[in-house]
Amino acid sequence: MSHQRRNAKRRPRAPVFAALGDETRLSLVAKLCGGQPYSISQLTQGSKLTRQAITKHLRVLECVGIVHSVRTGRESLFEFDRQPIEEIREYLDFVSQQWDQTLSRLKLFVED
Amino acid sequence: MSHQRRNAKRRPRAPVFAALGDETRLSLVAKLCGGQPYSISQLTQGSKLTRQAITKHLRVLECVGIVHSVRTGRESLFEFDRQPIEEIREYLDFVSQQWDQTLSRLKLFVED
DNA sequence: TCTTTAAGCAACCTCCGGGTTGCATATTAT
DNA sequence: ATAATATGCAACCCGGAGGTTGCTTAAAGA
Repeated sequence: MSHQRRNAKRRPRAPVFAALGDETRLSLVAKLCGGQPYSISQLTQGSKLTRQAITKHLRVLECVGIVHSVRTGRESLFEFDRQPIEEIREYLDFVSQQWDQTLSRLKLFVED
Repeated sequence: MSHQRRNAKRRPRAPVFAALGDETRLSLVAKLCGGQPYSISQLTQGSKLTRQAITKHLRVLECVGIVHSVRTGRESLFEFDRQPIEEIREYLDFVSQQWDQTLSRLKLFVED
């Protein structure tokens, strides 16, 4: 048995990292991971960018599943989704762990 | 006192995420975090890309501190550096934690 | 010494990411 | 009904990312 959930289509990780590789989008994530949903206009407030620019960034985040939008009346509310970030977090755990093992082996070798 | 190490200039996170936002570079990281240093030619082996392309990717990783190179003789060996990845890993921990608190509040609200 | 191998440098191409403006559409408020 | 607000859609611009080719330089091997 794999540790992977059944039927959980393995999302490629690079696009998720890429989606986070932009200051504007990082800010959006920071705001949204607080739990409260925000409309596009609200998210544009305080930014120097256009509403359309913000929209594009939100679509990028949405494409990799970091956020999703719900249309309510004339505004569409965006809210955070944990899963993709959780997945790359686990991947970084794995990388760090690999490196840890290397350090352990090195230490053993030196002490021995 | 901050939890930040003294004189540790706060590296912006977005560029580190961006550096990982590419399949080729993720592969390089995967290979290098195993602990063994590799030369450019070695890292090019098995890739469909040119040596120069791989070199460029390595420079990108080097710029954000994920790897560093040591020239030995006629070849330059690249090895993994843990710190930047560790930093963004902690940031993702923070994001997840924020979200956890939201869920907790929500649960309390529903149960109450 | 001569040849092979590893890498650096530079020019070039193509395509997409990030941003803008302009206009259309739908919903809410007056 | 009309005005104001929130968003969607499309065209467009520009710079840089990712990739290539061609040539040069430096080490190592024969």
